[in-house]
Order: sequence, then structure tokens, then C-alpha cells
Amino acid sequence: MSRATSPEPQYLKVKNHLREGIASGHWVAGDLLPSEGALVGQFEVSRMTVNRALRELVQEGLIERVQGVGSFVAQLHRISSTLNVRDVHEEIVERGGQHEAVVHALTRGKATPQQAAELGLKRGAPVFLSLIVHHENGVAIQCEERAVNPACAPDYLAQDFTRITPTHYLLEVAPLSEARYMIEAALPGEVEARLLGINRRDPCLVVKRITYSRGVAVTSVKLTHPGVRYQLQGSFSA
Amino acid sequence: MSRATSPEPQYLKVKNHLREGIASGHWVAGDLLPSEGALVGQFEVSRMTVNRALRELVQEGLIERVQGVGSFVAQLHRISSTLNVRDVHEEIVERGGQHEAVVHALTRGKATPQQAAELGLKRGAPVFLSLIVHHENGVAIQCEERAVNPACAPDYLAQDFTRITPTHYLLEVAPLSEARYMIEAALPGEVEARLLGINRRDPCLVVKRITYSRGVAVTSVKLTHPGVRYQLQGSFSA
DNA sequence: GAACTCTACTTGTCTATACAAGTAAGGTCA
DNA sequence: TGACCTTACTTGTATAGACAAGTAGAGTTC
Repeated sequence: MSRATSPEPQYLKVKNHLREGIASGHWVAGDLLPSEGALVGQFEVSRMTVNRALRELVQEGLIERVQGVGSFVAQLHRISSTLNVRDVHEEIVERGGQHEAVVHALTRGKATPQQAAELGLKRGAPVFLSLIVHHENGVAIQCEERAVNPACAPDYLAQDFTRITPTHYLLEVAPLSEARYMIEAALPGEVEARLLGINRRDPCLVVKRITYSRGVAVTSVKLTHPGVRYQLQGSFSA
Repeated sequence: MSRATSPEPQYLKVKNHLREGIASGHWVAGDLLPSEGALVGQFEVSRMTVNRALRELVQEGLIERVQGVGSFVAQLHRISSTLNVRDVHEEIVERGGQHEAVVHALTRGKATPQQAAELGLKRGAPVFLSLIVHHENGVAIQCEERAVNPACAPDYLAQDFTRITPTHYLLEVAPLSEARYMIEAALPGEVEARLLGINRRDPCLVVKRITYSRGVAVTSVKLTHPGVRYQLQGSFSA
């Protein structure tokens, strides 16, 4: 091998050795892996280096370790992956498309019982509401219905959401600490169908999300996408 | 508990200090964080300990580091989360429900062009096909249409899929190394509608997934769920 | 002004060592 | 047999020091 590229760090050698052994089936789920001491001897590196490799494999979910016992190949019976629920603006721009947002409503309202429950407010308490449709190259691809906790974003109603998305603005105002989401297929309501320019019998992919900042619910949002024009997709490697 | 809790490790103190500073907005996205040397002085620990804290924060996506420059608060403008695409059996059992699988087809067939492309086979090459409907407490909640690469699971057709799910079996036979998935809303085909006992106008949540083992495509599957009875959901904290 | 060098500071990796804490197995003793 | 102790081995954490590699800015030279 030429020395042009920087040499692979030692801890990566150990890590890759174990990763390949697991991927190839040399060790299968539940198997006991070599101890740190054994790997130190095999690779002639210090224990800290081996330890780093093993710790990172734990963080990646590939192995499990038990103090006093050993390291084992993790059970991989759940397929877990990173799904990015992205800011629609970034997503469109990344695809090379043109993003346009149309603000259909931006008002103060009273919390419905559901909104109150989601945001941790009292029924009828004031909330900020927005209804925005996002277009990609002129085609509507997302209807965004949002309720915002006024305490977290007092200036929400003064923003120009044709220039910055609510997602983006809220992440700046209230740092994200936690989120809950739900994905389902549903038929659009009358409003959504009209705004998206689709038939009421066309299936839609609906993402509902509540985001929290420092334990306080900031906003709940319902994103409705025409099923034929929008897919969530991703990939991962374990 | 009468026993005193073990003292918090030093690296966690550093980590939590930074995490709280970011969560509270003391540092916002893009800000320069204290250098390793500064944290060493502040916490009176060794540089390796500080380094571990910072490396783990990188792996968690909270900060970014540039050699020779410094450590910065990461831009958190994409909400990223771990979505578990679970084995339907585990999922139902965990909810306390009763799982039943009905095998409607389990045969050898010839790869359609799409199946061939997905599995990396030639058009018309032999593939194993299965069509299974999963019920929860007697109600159909998932229609599983699967094509399997015979080279990866030669005994696929001999399995009893009323006792073990294909997902579970295939994960045992071919260790998972990579997966691609796609989630969309769509109307069911005639077969899916009949098997799920729903109307052809009822929206469905469709998950398509191709899984790989050691770089070889093992199986492609289309999971159709009645929109009204099934949701993907999850949560995460950053 | 432009190109260059030097320096200070940063992160990236690695070592040798140390002690703590948890587990398992074997031996001892009542 | 059963309770206890010892021992060997494992992982978890922490240290002080070292060198490599990358960056930015100040100063120097042309």
C-alpha cells in the first residue's frame, strides 16, 4: 500500500477487524469476543487503544459489554436506523429544486383540548397558529399546520415565513431537546385537499411531531404530504 | 436504596456541563466551545478525559470539531432520530397482543425486472416469494410481500412462517449489514385490499425495504399497513 | 502589496500505568 | 451440603506525557 494517504489509526484497525468478523458471521449474536487483553497482544497496541475501539462499537450498537465478564456480539433483531425528519426548505434546495412557501394563516387563537394537551397548556389558553403550504418548483408538496406555545416564541406572529421556515425559526429561538413523532397514512381533510390541489380520496403521508425545548413543549405540527409526490426514505449500515 | 450511588465519572461531568450549556442556549449553533486545554484547567482532569467527553459529543451529533481550530456547537437544523423498523411479531407481543401469521403463498418464482434490480439478480433468475398477512388479536395489520435471494437463504421455502417471522429468520441466516427503506402513503392493490379486509380507497402506509448482508442484497419486502390501524411512531432526545 | 516563514494554538492519536469494580470459579471450612 | 473466602480475569475510569497534523495570525522578506 502506498503511503500517500494517512495511515489508518490503530483503533480503527481493531474496530474494523471486529466489525468484519461480525459482518462475516465469524462471530454471531451472543458470541463472546476476545478480551481487551487478548486484542492488546494480537494488535500490539495499548489497552486504551483497544478500549476506545470497543467503546465505539458499543455506541454503534454492534456489541455489548459486561463489566467483569466480557464483550459480546449484540442481538441485532431490531432494525434501527436514523430517519431524518428534515426541514423542508433544506430538503428541496438540496435536490436542486426551488422552494416557495405560501402563508395561508398566521394568527393568535385559543388552544383546542388536543392542542392544549400536546403543548401542556390549559384549554382555551392563547396559542399561535400557522397554516403554510410549501411548494417545490411550483408544485405543492407539504401542508404545514402548526400550533406554537407563545411562551417559547413570543415573536412568532411577526416572522416572515416566506423567507424562513417555521421549523428553522423555532429551532433558533428554542433549542431542540426532544421530539416525538408519528407517521401515518390518511386521507386529507377538506382544507388540506384544497391547499394541496389533490382529490379528497388521494392518500397522504402525515407526519405529526411535537418538539420540546428544556422539557417544555414548543410546538406541535401536522405535516400532510400527497402520497404520490412525497416519500420518506433513508438507509443505514450497521 | 440505602447504598450510595457511585460517583459520576469525570468525563460525564465535562460532557454534561457542555450539554447543559448548549441546551440552555448559553452556547448556540456555531459557537466556539472552550478548548480541551481550557476544560482541563476548569475541571482539573487530564486531557484524555476531556477528549473522551468531546469525542462522545461528536458521535452524538451535538458538536463538531476541526483539527487545528476548535470545537463548535453543531447546527441542529435537521431533526434526526432513531426509527426502529421492528419485527412485527416483537412489536405486537410487546403491546400485549396476540400475533398470528397467515401464509398465503410461499413459492419459487422468476424475478421480475424490478425484483432483479433490487436484489442484484438477472431478469428471470429464480427467487423465493412469500406473501404473509400478520394479524393482531385477529385483525389484519400488515401484508408482507417478500422476494428473497435464494443464494442467501436456500432453505427459505422450508420454513414454517406461522412460527417464526421471515424478518427474524432472515436476520439469523444472513447477518444484517445494511438496509434501505422507503415510506409512503398509497392505495392498496386489489390483493392487499382483499387480504387486509379493507376498501380499495382506504389509504395505506407502505414501507419498502431492501436489506443487505455483506454487500449482497438478501431480500426486498413491501409492507402494507391499513392507515387507520397502524402508525410508525417514536421519540428521541438530542 | 504579495509571498513566505515562523510560531502559537488547536485537535488527533497513542502509550504505559494505575486503581476501582464486577464476575465466576475454585477451594476451604464448619 | 452450604456458606464463605480467595484468586484470576474482566471491564470502567483516569492520569501524565508524547508526538503528529492542521490552522490562523504575526512577522519578515522580496
